[in-house]
Amino acid sequence: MAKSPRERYRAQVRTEIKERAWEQIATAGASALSLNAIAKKMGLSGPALYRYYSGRDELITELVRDAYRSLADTLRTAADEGAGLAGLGHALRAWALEDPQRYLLLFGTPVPGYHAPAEVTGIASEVMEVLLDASADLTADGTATPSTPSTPSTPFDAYLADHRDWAEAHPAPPAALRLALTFWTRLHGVVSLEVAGHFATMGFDPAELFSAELEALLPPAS
Amino acid sequence: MAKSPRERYRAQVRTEIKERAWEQIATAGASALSLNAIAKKMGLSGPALYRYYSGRDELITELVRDAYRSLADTLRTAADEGAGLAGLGHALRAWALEDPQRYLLLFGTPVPGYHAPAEVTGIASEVMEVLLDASADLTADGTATPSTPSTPSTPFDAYLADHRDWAEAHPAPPAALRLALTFWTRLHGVVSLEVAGHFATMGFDPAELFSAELEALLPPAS
DNA sequence: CACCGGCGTGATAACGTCTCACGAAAACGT
DNA sequence: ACGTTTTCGTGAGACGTTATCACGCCGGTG
Repeated sequence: MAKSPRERYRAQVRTEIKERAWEQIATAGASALSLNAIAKKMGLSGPALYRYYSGRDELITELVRDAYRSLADTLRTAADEGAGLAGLGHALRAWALEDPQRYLLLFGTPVPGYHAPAEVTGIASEVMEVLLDASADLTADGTATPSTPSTPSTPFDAYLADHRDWAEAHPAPPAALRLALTFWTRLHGVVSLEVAGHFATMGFDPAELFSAELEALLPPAS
Repeated sequence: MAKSPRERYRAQVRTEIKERAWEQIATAGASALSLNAIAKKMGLSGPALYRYYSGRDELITELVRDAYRSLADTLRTAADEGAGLAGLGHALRAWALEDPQRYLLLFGTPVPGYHAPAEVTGIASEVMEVLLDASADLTADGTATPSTPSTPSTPFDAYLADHRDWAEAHPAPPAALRLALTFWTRLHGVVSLEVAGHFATMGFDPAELFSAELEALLPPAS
């Protein structure tokens, strides 16, 4: 397991490059990422970075991978600490606001020339798995009986039961599939508009809107 | 009213520049917009464009303004033709899918160096006005009485009644404010993820999800 | 200790925005 | 109808980006 000093150094430089890249993304946005500027801030000159990353796309891919992993870990930790779907919602928003550009890198406008490799879908599905777990818990416990499910059954539930590639082999009932999906899209609707600054001049607190949407999403608490 | 030939020519060139810009945005995305490429396709050389637009930012501002106007006109026309809030929803999605990059230019990740001037908020509020009109119609007609509103009243409704800068002087009840706002955020959640391609490998039709969200948003039809 | 492979550099190419000085052409006033 | 003046388009250049190349150097490896 003991790596050669060469590899240790290489890995260290790669992580420092990523750190600088995150700083730059946090301030200027993902598509303004400049390998040259990173090199200059690290005290070396442009082409040196190409020893560590074959190009801008490979760096972005690794950043996307790390971001998905960070999100998955955040949600997984929250879930392990007993947070329900509501807790996951707030953890998601906190994670997004912690570094808005990181959120936009994953769920915002795709970076112009860049296309994500199939590799990242694996980690992305891990995020969905946490959501499905929490959704299944919510639809299964409490008042959930076949006759009075905690969330009303809709035609779209039936449709999803037949189009659940994204849920893979997860043992979640159709209502849980729909809940996880709408959890994602509705919260993304609020969070993405918030981090893009579209609520800035509207005169209300985005946190209030987010909480309202989250509560509307969940079955009645009592 | 008759403009000088100089101004006529100038206006014509400006619109042709915008047309080329839209073509370029539709294919490569907003942040990949290149004045040089536009000039080359128009048969003239780089710096000539600076006679018509002071820079990339001014061109983007005009594109944003036109896009907002196009969306406002589309929704306004749909509303005038008798479409309710559901019709506006489908009109919104159709408008977004017609040119995904145009939608992302307005509601997606902000363009790196660019900051929208206060001018465009006027047209943006026109979009919101159409939404508020349709929402007010829906919350006011039919079964809407003070005791049994068609949409249940929530604490967030009360909060919005006190934070309605964005609604200006529109005579919409709190429930309509909330309806218009959630209409926007929820549909944006679905549409933005769809145009960004996040549903591509998930195995279901985004149109189904969109319709389901739209129906969940509206009061029971019958 | 000698070797050689990884590492950093400068030069180069291609493309981007944007400024400037210059020449040509068109519209304007007389 | 003719000069004047404003506008337009061009080429050159400064400065930025990504990315590739040949070269020298230093350090881990045998």
